[in-house]
Amino acid sequence: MIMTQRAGGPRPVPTLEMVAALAGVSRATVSRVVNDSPSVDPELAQSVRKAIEALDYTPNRAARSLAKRRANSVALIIPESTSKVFADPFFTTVVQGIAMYLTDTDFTLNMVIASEAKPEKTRSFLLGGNVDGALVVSHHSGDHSWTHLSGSLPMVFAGRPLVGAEDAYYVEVENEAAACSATRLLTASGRRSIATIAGPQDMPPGIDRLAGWRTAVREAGLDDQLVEVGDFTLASGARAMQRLLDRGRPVDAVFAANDQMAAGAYTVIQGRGLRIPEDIAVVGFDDDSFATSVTPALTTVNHPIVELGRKMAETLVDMIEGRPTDRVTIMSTSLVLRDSV
Amino acid sequence: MIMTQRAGGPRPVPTLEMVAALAGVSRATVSRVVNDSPSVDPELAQSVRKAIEALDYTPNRAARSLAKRRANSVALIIPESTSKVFADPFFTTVVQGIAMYLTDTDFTLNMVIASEAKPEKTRSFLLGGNVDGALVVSHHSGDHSWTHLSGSLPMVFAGRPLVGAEDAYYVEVENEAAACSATRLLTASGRRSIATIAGPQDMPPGIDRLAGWRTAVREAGLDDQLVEVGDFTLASGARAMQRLLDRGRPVDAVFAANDQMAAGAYTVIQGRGLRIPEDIAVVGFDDDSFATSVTPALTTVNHPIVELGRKMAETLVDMIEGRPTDRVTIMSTSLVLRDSV
DNA sequence: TTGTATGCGTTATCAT
DNA sequence: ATGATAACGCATACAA
Repeated sequence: MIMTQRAGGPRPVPTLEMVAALAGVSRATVSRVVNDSPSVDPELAQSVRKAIEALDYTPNRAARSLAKRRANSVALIIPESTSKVFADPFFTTVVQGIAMYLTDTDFTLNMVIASEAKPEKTRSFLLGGNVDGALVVSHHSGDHSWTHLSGSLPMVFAGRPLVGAEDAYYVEVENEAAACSATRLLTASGRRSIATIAGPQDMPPGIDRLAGWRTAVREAGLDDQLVEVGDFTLASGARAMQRLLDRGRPVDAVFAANDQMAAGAYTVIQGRGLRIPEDIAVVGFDDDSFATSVTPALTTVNHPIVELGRKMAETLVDMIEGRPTDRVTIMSTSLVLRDSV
Repeated sequence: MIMTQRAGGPRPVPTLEMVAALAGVSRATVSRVVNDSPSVDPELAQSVRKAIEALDYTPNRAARSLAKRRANSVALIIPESTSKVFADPFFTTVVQGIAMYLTDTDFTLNMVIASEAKPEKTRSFLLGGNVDGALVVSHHSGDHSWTHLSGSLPMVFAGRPLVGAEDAYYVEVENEAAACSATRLLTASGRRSIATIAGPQDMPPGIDRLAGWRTAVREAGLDDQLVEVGDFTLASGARAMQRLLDRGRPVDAVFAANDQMAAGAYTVIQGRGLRIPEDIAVVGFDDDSFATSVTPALTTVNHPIVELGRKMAETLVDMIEGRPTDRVTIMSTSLVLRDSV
């Protein structure tokens, strides 16, 4: 019987020192090869690489961080109300983009869920040199209580922060313009009573999308008072739609500030025996999974969320590396026409 | 004007040494306090704690890891087909549970997306002492190519792995029993042509849920050939439903192996002018966001996914800490009755 | 109970 | 171009 695996427990993790010994060079040289320093003899470098390969050596992150005074990791700050946030396709998609970008760097992604009860814990973790930067995704949560750390730690936000936007780094979607275009779809098709289910008015996306809707209905000379606000959840969208319908005034179209609320609106519209789009046209915003899981499929605003996440990570890494980078980047959107209008 | 903040750039990160100096003790003592060692004078401990507070000291993770030869972090392995995985509410919810549990420990969550192109990279990262354990969530992806590392690194799987289940640690949902109960809902209400949209037959959830359905239809003396398989995506559910309807045989009920596929089925059922549940009753599995975003709301199987994630993390931490822990945990489910049956 | 000294695996500074 | 050697911040035998 041939033993293909050494007995005696798991093989010890190879160290730089072992590589040095095998290659017959000093640790310094191995280190140089690992960090591909230019000043190392090509031949020597080769033999070192061979030794690395042979031992399946991987640098110890902790030791490296300690020596370089650099964590090589970035934090993903998640507001405590996690249950909401994880149910939000926007959030998960941004994270996907972030994760994908970071995979190609040697930064590690640290998820830290920020307890609102003891913010100092999070604070000192972030400032304690455990991460080199932080990403904040709170699009639909409004939690921007971390903006003040921007001065002490590289930080990038998903969406313009409500306060401190003057010097914060962020990447954002062109909410207002897109909302306006989406609403124009409705005005252009002859709808005359165009309502909106707005997002919370203390969050930039909520504010901006409402503004976009208002611009469009006004320029069409229509009533701009048909607004009810929700909180971006499906249930709140349903309630808002109810209130809209209960006003007793005709409504023949509705622009929802996100797809989840649009889906909520669907349930009450169809629940009352009204047809989409014949009786009421509806358009959403985000083009997330809700848009296609609903019948009829929802016409909505698509924005490249994965790209947004990717860009956030890229910006952060650039900041950390000291490379120049844009403080704010605006992602453009597109209308995706389906069957709800 | 009172200066509340020192000028001269960011305050240097406080070290254990500085705390020791301020408290007038040795670094060893501070270290003991930090790791709350029992053998330290309560009074002294207090003054040390005061110093820690005053300096806002946080232990440097890298240094600590290096000294303890422990990363204090666990990896969350994500299959490369990330786009699919992030769109899967099951995945994100499990992650939520994991994150929530870890927040209360001092383990950090490392998201590593496993490139299938160069698995050695992931392998040596995992085995290189950079993490103390790994969590793999591939419920709907079937990627269990990491089972073989179980011997070298504490690992916990979400869902029974297809291979190596004999010694793998995992936490799983009682898929078969739940699928059976769900289907009985249909047989009990008098449906006679009960189809199923099954999941992939190379994934345990796909296999087990189909088995559960089969048990129920057989015990009711019904045809057990009305099965089409999908891949857990909405689109595949729609296609499967189409095939089912195109068989030319009447179908008055369908059990979908997950809610997304059920939602897909909705689109074609309603697209053909059939009513749910009058013409066709449908029941899903998972009770995710799709279940309530659809009209009529979907009757489905609820399982505590957050808890599943939490349990995974707990199991892994126990393994790492050397505490005894159950190798396999089965989470129980419940039926949630809504309007689709 | 407390302090001293050494090691953890790398990088960086300095000679050579 | 390469090799000693000293940090990096903390934990831990061991000594006191």
